[in-house]
Amino acid sequence: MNLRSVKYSDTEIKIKDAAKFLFLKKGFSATTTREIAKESNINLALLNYYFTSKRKLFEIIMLETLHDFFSKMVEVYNDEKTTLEEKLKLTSSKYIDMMIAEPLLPTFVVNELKNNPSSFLKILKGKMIMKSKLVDQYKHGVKEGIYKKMEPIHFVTNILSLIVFPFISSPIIIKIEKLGKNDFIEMMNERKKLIPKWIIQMIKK
Amino acid sequence: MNLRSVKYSDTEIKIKDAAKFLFLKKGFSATTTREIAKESNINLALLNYYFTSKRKLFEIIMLETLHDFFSKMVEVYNDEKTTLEEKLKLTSSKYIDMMIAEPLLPTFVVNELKNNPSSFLKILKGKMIMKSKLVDQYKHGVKEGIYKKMEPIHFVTNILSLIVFPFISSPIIIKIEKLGKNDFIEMMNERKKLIPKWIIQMIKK
DNA sequence: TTTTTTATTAATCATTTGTTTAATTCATCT
DNA sequence: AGATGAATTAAACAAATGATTAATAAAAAA
Repeated sequence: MNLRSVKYSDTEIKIKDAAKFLFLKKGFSATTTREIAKESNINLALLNYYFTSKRKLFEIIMLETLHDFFSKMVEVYNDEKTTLEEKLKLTSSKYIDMMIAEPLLPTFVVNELKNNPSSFLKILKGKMIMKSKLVDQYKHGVKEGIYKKMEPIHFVTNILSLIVFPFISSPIIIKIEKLGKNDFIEMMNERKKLIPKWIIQMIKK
Repeated sequence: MNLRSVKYSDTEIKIKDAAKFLFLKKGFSATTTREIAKESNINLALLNYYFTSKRKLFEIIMLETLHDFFSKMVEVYNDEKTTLEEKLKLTSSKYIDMMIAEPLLPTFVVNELKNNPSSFLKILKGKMIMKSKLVDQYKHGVKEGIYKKMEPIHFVTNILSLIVFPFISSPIIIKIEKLGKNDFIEMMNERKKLIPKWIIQMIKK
């Protein structure tokens, strides 16, 4: 039984999809309710009929989006079976695929957390990256003398930086390098293999 | 002779400063002309008297801000005297100081380039990072067999990622690690020394 | 000082925008 | 078929917002 299909009618889904598209592209303030109505082919009044207000609609979309985003982000981290190096490969590959599929996501997330940093506290429940298996394995590696010592926060930040930042700065990269969209995607696909190697080089003794 | 002091009157400067503060904090659409007037203690009509429209005012501020940002960014890259490793240290240190001083800048830049990616083409005139001395030195190092071969775009992207991304994601880092603002700044100051080392480890054979 | 230009102000205009209302259509149940 | 409640629509409302106007004050020029 799919939660969403029970909870939301066709019209509600149409509204939410259009609203999400516009909110991600232009942000909350720059998106008007009339635009959302037009984009989703519904009557303006239905927005308030189903979602009470533009702000409420936004909050629903934001929470769902952030939840999806961070859920996917954390899944890989806690796999009990894989080694640290395998996790790095999986993480890199999975996150890059995820952002290729939804390139507007990272910038949206970043903006939302700037405007409303506590809104994602509930979302991160039980998703403590810093207490993940990945960080655990790194710490053990340090104790065993395999890896160089570094604050785990730097370790995690570095992984995310190398993966996420290129997407956030993609307009700049595309201009500077005179790339097409496909060239950029190819570049990111290259990085799937490279980033794990780079991280290893950063921590290996 | 300071250009700005000649070009802009006191009132104009007051308006621009207030507008910049609000635009960086909340973005274009979420900022109202009345807010700008209040924040700068000027009459609402003076905004249009001096800057014609909210949009024009925004464009002036955006161009100046982007220009300042990228100018500072590129300065270090082209120093003829310093080695690659010195450049990495200087870059890391300078950029991090810059963003500690103006933490709203990177997210603003990222958003602007998403919404208006060609607006910064004029700004980047003669500021070709990819043709900088830094990239040149890296390429030479590869030829001499000192450095591993990698596409220069990855090399540059990695440096910027490790420096800039933590600032963009600072709200998340602060929440996850339960840091105060000063703790975060301390963490960034640590990275001034670490990032050059990490980059070297990534490229050194 | 008088005149002219520039700067500032309060009030107003015209649109836009989020939201609501009241009427109508549609679907469901008896 | 008829009644009931949900879904949809067009129209309107009220507040906010970017911009302008016309009057006044201040500064500069004569």
